[in-house]
Parts: sequence; structure tokens; C-alpha cells
Amino acid sequence: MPPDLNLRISPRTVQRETVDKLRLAIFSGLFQPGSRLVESQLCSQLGISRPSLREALRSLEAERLIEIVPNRGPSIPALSWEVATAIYEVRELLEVEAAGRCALRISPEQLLKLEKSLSAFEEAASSNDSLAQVMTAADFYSIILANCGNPILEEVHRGLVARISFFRGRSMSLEGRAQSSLAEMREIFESIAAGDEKAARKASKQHVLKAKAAAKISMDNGI
Amino acid sequence: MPPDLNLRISPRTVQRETVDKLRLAIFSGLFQPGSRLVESQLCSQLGISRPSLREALRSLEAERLIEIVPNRGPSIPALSWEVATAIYEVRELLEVEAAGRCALRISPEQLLKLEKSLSAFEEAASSNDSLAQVMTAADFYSIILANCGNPILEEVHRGLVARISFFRGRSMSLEGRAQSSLAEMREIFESIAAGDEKAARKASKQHVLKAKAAAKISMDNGI
DNA sequence: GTCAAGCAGATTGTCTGACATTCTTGCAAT
DNA sequence: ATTGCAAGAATGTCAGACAATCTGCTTGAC
Repeated sequence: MPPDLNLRISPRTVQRETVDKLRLAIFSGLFQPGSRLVESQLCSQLGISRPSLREALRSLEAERLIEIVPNRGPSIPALSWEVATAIYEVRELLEVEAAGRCALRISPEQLLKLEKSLSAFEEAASSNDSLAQVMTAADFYSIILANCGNPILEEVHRGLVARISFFRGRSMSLEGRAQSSLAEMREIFESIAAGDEKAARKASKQHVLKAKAAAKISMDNGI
Repeated sequence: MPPDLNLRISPRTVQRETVDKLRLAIFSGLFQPGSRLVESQLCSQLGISRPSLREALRSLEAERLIEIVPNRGPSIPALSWEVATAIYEVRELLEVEAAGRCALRISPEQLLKLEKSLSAFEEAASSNDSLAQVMTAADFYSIILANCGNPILEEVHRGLVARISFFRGRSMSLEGRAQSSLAEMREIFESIAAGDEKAARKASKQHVLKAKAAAKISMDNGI
């Protein structure tokens, strides 16, 4: 038997279920940035007890998806452009590294999977469903991160991207952003498929920079 | 009044107090890797109730300082060398970037602070107090990270370093490691003081690589 | 004697209910 | 209009309870 194959299945506990639900709710923009989350309301909406909810909120707090100020309770943080910039910068660092490594080590099957996810994004890009666009694009990155050979890189990246999900939705709905995003992602894919590390890094960097610029525009316009 | 000067003082809640205490306990190696943390025991030791403890544990779980398996409860994860390697690799990525940026933008006062922390490490290095060595070394990095101009870089780095605190203590007690560490840190400091970004990056990279090598040795020897 | 089945104790997951402390808000008074 | 106060709402924390699950030990079968 393979030594560290993890056979243990994780029972779904109320806490986990709640974290997942709330995270999804935050991603899909159900809560306004800055708005407060009232425990009693969430409890009745989710049908769970306050201790369970509070555990879930602590998890989300540690992920920086919510803030909890003592005696004021949990709220959705309003992401400043300053912090968003910092996140995009670190994301660039990680994604560039991941794309470069991925180009050198991805397996044929995974490459096929990557191609498929690119097609899925292509389809979403021609539609106007910006949620589908964000989801399929996230798939594309996560395959790259999953194949960079460094699980920590993947983990940290996931945490960062989660925090800017707010911008991703908004900037995807910018005129033409989805299409140019598609072109950038295609270039990343081609570089990886060719096993060209340097090109993959370059394309990846370009992509993050443009995503950041798009986010900035959508922020300036939007609010 | 400056717009986002945060005047709010954070009352110390039981939850936060508990997280800090447990984190410190983990850092100082009070719990063996792999050992389980029994809630009822911790409650009576800390003098708090179970709900409060469980909230604290969820925070630590999200920081990856403990693991919580459903129906088995919390435990200290046994860090595999594979994961440790991955952490060191990402740490390298972040620290190199931070050192480079820091060289370009650190203020004179902060530079002085950095110099002082280097002296503190120097003193600790001549002693045999490996805890003091780890603490002062951590100070040194945290000043660099705090002056890189990117709070996210700092935050992510802190999270990663926390997870390898286990190794840091062990490798510092290796024969001669503290002294060579001192030499490496001094080189980083000199580069930053000179405002030489490239040298700072190079020195920083060297330092992480050697720290990683030392950790590997201490792991192979140690257990 | 070894191994499997099963039972008792320990531990966790979750809920209910409670209460002191702190925040918020609306109203009254200056 | 600003200040101060009081009522209501929300949070921080605890105690206790109970079902589900795990763990280790005893017992029984081969």
C-alpha cells in the first residue's frame, strides 16, 4: 500500500459546512464590504447554534475573509486599493514562479486538463456570465498551481486569490476584459505546453499585471 | 486627523489570549509533533470554557499550526520534510523579494533598528540560548519584512515562518550554525544599508538556502 | 497463544440557555 | 446643534447536557 495515501474520509461537520457556505456567500458578493454580520441572524438563517457559528467565523477570520473586532463582532472587510495592490504583487510573485515550474514538470494528462479548463473559460468568456468566467478562470490557475510541485505555493495562492474575489467578478465584467484575459491565458497555456519556462513566467507576469490594471479600472469606475 | 489612523484599542478577549498562549506554547515546543490536544485538559489548564477554547483552536487550525480531524480533535501536525522544503522554497521567494525592496526604501530610523536587532542576535549567538537566538533572528527578519512596503508579503511570511519554528530551534543548536547565520545576516544588513537591492537579494537567498540545509541536517540527525 | 468481536470509558460535535459587558440608537435637556 | 443619558441590541463567555464516535481492554473463539 502506498505509505501516505490518505484514506480517511472527512465527515462533514456543521462547522465545515458553515465555513464553506459562508465563504461561497462572500465570494458571490452576497454581503456588502463593510457590512456587519450579526450572529443571531446568521444562526437562524443557517439553522445552527451560536457556538458552531462562532467557530466557523474564527476560521474565516484567520483566512482574512472576515474581520472580527472585539465587542463589535464580525464584518466583511472593505478592501482598500492599497492592500489589493499588495495582494496582486504577491500573487504575481507566486503565480510567475508556479507557471515557470509548471512548464517544466506538468504531466501530459494534467496538461490536457489544463487545456480543457482553458476551453471552458473560452466558452464562458463569450457569454456574459461573469460568475462562470471567474469560476473557470480560477480552475485554470488552480491546475497550474496544483502542478507546480509545491503545495505551499498553491495553498498561499489560494488564500490570496480568495481575498480579491471581489475584484475579479467586477473586473471580468469590464468591456473586453474577458477576451483579453483569454488571450493572456492562452499564451500561458502555450508556453507551458511547450515546456518553455521563461515564456511561461513572462506570460504569467503579464497576465497578473493586466488583471491588476483591470481591477484598478473597475474600482475607480465602479464605486 | 489622518484618515486611517486606527485609534481603536483591541480589548484582550479570552479567545485572543488563548490563541497567543497556545501559539507560544507550540513555538517553544511544549507539544510533541503528532501529539493530540485534549480539549478538556486544555480547558482546565488554561482556565477557560470549551467554547472559547474551540474558537481559539479554529484560529490556530486556519493558521495551520494545529490540525483538527473530525471526531479525533486537534493535534500538532508532524511536519514532513517534503512540506518543510516547500515552505522554505516559498519563504525564499518572499524573503528575497522583501530584502530587495527593503534595500530600496528603508528609512534611517528603521535601519538603525535593524542594526540593533542584528547586535541582539550577535549577542544571542555567542550564548547557548537557542531560544534567544531564534527570537532575535525572528526580530531581524520581521523588521525587513515590515519595511518591504508590502503588508501582505509580511503577513504571508509570518504565517510560513511560524510553521517551521520547530526546525528553527533545532537547527540553531547545530554546531556553528548560529555563527554562520550571523555572518549571513550581517551580509544582508550591509547590503540593505548600502541600498544595494541586488546584493540584498543575493545575500537573502543564500541565507534561506543555508537555513534550509541546516534544517535538513538537524532533521536527519535529530529524530 | 493469537486474533477477532464487543463492550466501557473517554473524547468530540453540537445544542440550549444564561448573564455580564459593551455597543448603538433615539430622546431629552441644555 | 451638541451633549448626555437610558433602553435595547449584540457580543463575550460560561455551564451543562447528550448523542456520535473513537480507543483500548477484556473476552471469547480458533
